[in-house]
Amino acid sequence: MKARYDAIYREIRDSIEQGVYPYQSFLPSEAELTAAFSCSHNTIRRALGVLREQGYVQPVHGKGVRVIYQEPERTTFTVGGIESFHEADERIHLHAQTEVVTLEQVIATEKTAFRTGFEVGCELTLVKRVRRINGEALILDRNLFRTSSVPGITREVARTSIYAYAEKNLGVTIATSKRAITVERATGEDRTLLDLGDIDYLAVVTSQTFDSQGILIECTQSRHRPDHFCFRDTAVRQRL
Amino acid sequence: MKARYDAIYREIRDSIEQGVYPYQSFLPSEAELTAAFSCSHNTIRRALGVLREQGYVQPVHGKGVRVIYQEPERTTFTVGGIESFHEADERIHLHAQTEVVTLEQVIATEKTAFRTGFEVGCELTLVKRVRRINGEALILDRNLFRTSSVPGITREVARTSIYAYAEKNLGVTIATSKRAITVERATGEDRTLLDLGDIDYLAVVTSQTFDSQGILIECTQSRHRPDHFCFRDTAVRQRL
DNA sequence: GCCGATTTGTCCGTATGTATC
DNA sequence: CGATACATACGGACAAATCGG
Repeated sequence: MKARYDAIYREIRDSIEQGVYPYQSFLPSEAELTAAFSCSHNTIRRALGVLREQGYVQPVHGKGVRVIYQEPERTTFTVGGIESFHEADERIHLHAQTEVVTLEQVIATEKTAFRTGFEVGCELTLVKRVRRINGEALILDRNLFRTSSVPGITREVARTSIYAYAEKNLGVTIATSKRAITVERATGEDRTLLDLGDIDYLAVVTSQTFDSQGILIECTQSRHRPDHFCFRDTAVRQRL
Repeated sequence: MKARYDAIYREIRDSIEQGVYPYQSFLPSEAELTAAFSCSHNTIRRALGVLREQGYVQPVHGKGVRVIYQEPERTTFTVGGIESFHEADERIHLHAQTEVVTLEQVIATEKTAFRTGFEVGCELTLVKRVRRINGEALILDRNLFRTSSVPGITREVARTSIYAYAEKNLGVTIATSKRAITVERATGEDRTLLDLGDIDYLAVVTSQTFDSQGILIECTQSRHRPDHFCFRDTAVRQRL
């Protein structure tokens, strides 16, 4: 991302995370920031808009921009934003391993089309994977990729990162993801593939992913053992 | 909200929801929209930015703005955005009742301060409520309000809507909410107050709410019976 | 493969409105 | 009331991606 506002957003965000602007303090005024970054008022406002949307600041009309960021505890596996499992692994090195259970080509039936949003008859690649963290099988992922958008998925690709493969080798850009989180009773398959012990409920993240063309390229169901699941999010009620 | 871009956002959003611009179709070009709404290019872009952020459209560089909205099924109680239980009830009339279990003044101890983000010694109003839908006790809410920000909460206020009371009677504006979703084992209290049957896990939404001044005014833990819980969300990876 | 028309993406400078102090 | 600071909007310019001829 080489956009000016994005670079400014990152710089201020990093300053906040490093404690330069502590919780409840005010950022320098927009005029000062405009001078400091030698850019226009609009560009600063855009950067501030992203900071607000991401839960870092709360602009107060006529007063200033207050920091509302606090250090999160990062003990469990945290979802939020669009991030592949592999990326999350690298970010907070949880000695993770992936086992590919299934990799096959399927055709979207009426039923799966309704459930996933793909068109009937569409060629799909079904991938089923178990994620192990410190040896424990905690997550069961079931992905359906549009084969025409993400062709040539091998077991080796599935074992590392399909997202990285799609973005780097195929030039596909992941843009938007719609998700739903529910809690479901464990099935026999969950019980077989995951280390559940006496746990009989799972956190389930069901998502649709669109590329930069607005084409649905993936549907995923990610089934998590609850004791390692945490989803974080910032919502805004009042538009600025 | 009297902002121009917000009115335009709502109008286009409603058109999309009503099927004027169906899934996978393109909106009129920015130039056409600018003419249609007789406003500036920037204002249209801002409205489109909100539509994108909310998961309605995916702008495609050099091509157009593609609609990616699809009608959601709305069978279960859906969270997402900042909405009070009372508002959700009115939106999708689920014959809901609220029972106030506890209403008392407390002082933030070291432990609750750490857990909630309030300052030690801060005066708080503790509210514990059970939400019944069609007679079944499905949700247990435990709220902590900053008493100085939201004073005078009565059992009657708690039975209807504290948010409405705060916004209408006290002039407090709810602005930002940070949330975490986890799955936890049911406690004895859950079992006593909710209709759980043989269910032993709950979906738990823990949130911090800030007002338009960036002051933390509320911490809530909302414990849901899993079969009526669904959280929806749209995430964006590629900034426009 | 190149060029030009169309369309989205970024940035600037400026003006005006409104809330806070 | 005036100074400061955020909020909205306009108009213009140029860059970058797409598509058709």
